Amino acid sequence: MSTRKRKAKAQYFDEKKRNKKNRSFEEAKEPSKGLIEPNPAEEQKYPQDFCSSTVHICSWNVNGLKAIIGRNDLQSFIKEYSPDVLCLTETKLSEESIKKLKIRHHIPLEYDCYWNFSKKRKGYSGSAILTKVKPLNVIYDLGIPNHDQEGRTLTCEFEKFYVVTTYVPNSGINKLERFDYRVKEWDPDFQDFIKNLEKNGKPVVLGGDMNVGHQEIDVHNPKGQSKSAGFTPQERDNFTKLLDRGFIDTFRYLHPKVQQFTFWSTITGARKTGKGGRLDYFVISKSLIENLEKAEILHKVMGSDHCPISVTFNLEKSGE
Amino acid sequence: MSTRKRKAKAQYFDEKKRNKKNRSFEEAKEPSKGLIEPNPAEEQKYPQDFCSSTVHICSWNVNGLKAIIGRNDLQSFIKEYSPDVLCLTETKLSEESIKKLKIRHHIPLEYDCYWNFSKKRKGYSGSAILTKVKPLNVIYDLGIPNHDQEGRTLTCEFEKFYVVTTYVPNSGINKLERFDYRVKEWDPDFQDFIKNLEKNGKPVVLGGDMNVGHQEIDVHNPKGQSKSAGFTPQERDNFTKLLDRGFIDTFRYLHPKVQQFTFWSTITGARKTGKGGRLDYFVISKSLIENLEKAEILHKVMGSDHCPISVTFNLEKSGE
DNA sequence: CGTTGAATG
DNA sequence: CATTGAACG
Repeated sequence: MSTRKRKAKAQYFDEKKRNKKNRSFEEAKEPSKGLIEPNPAEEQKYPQDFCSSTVHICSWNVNGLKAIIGRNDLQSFIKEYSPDVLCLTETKLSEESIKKLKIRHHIPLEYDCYWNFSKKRKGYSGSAILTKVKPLNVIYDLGIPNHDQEGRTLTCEFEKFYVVTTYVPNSGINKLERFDYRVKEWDPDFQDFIKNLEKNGKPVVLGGDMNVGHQEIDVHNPKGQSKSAGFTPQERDNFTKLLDRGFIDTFRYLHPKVQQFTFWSTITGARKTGKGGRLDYFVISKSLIENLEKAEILHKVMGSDHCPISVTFNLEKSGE
Repeated sequence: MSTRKRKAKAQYFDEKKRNKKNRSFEEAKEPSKGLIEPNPAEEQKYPQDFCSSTVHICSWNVNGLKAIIGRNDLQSFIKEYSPDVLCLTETKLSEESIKKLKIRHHIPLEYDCYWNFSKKRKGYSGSAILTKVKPLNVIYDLGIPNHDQEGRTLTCEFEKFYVVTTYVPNSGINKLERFDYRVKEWDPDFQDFIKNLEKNGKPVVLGGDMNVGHQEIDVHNPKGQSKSAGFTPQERDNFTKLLDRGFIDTFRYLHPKVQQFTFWSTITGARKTGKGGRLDYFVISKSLIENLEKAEILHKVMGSDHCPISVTFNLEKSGE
């Protein structure tokens, strides 16, 4: 587009913006189109277990739930994919904004919703799980005070497995100021956490933003990025260690040679040029391999600097 | 508009916003349409005095120069009114943003520009004077350290008069936390400042946001607002004191019974309902009365929560 | 409600 | 470049 044209367009949009600044925020106060406001008086009923033998789980780093709801992108996604369980990371919701924006009104009633949020810095980090089946139990964070200030982890226990979502701390895009914390403290402790869950006799389905491109194929420029957050050897090694402790990277397991990314930097406008990284994963306990049917990267879904990922299980395939 | 319709519209605009977020900011980096980038090598020449005997001066609280330029509203105003001198208040420009946004590129080259800005809190308060005639001298602030941290005042000395612009401190819209400072310190010291200018033998043209509705006619609900910032008896008394010290409220002088406002709260959406206040004034030394031709409130000009005001002098009418 | 800058990614 | 909350009016 020519500069001239862009300028004319800019003026046009600015004209609009003047009449409608932050309408999305305003709209967000009433339920999204076609949705019914929950009635606090009557508690919503959710099934005790998944209706079908096929279970479909998605995970999406939404880069701010407020914005993605204001643009109707989350609603569209749910309508189109209707996952049984949806993990959300980087929701950037504070306890206040969850209430004030009435976030719950924009999510279909068939979902039972759990929110975790940063207790320290408001509007930072945060995670959520939306599920059609009422979990037997919900665990917030890791149970380690040092890691539990930013609402990064949320766990739902179901009949046959755990679903864990996590938003792994970024090492720091400028000076890697949080690199040591991430690599030496968070990663090992988080791995211990999911290993401990397994000890209860149920496999783990972990979906989230692991903030690392595991192998060379998962990064668009492995050499040039080796000192950038998410692409350092130490971070990548830690992911290998995770798999070595008995877990499977579902997408890589089913598609050993496919290069597909889940994140593209907005700073560099990388989604246009395709220069991204695979930072979001569904990682599962080895014992679930026989049930794994599908693992996808939904790279066409827009609305965030990450795209959603998806995994499908067939629970009947197990030997029981 | 129905809720349904508004919702559909919101979605449409959100779609646009996704493609073009902050384009105005982006555009602001290159000169506005039809304007030429100043060449730092060759200093711009400005006339030494006003070309015509008629001098037209405007003042506008722009509520953020960045935004009003991004929407092209300041450029449109200048194009339509082309004042000889334009006072701007609440520019909210920091020293960095003046450079980074290349603000100067969006103002016609025929204007010589002077910027004052808050040294304390960035992006707060601030004032500017744009003039077609090169001033003999420019005075920043009042020369009183306690008042000089927020870039509220700017003075240009011309051959026959001073032009002073000021953005009087708001008393605090919630708890009047700055009421005492405003009423007991700023107002008296500011009045002393312009009285001192007069001692140099030149009259003063003061244009700016005085942050007070002087008389009942200048406020839409005098009783209900008597405890609100800008409408307290003390603030209104101080304006009377200013006039008692030898100054004229130009608009009221020429239009004794016209109720016209210059400000409407965005919080209450008051511009639609007409519930505003006259907070912006051109106040002049008594000796200039014979030259005063016109004083207007340009209430149709949009782009800020204030509208511009205007005053016109005929310099030939004086006895010299 | 609308503007600004700060922090973060 | 895009998101969030804070301060202010």
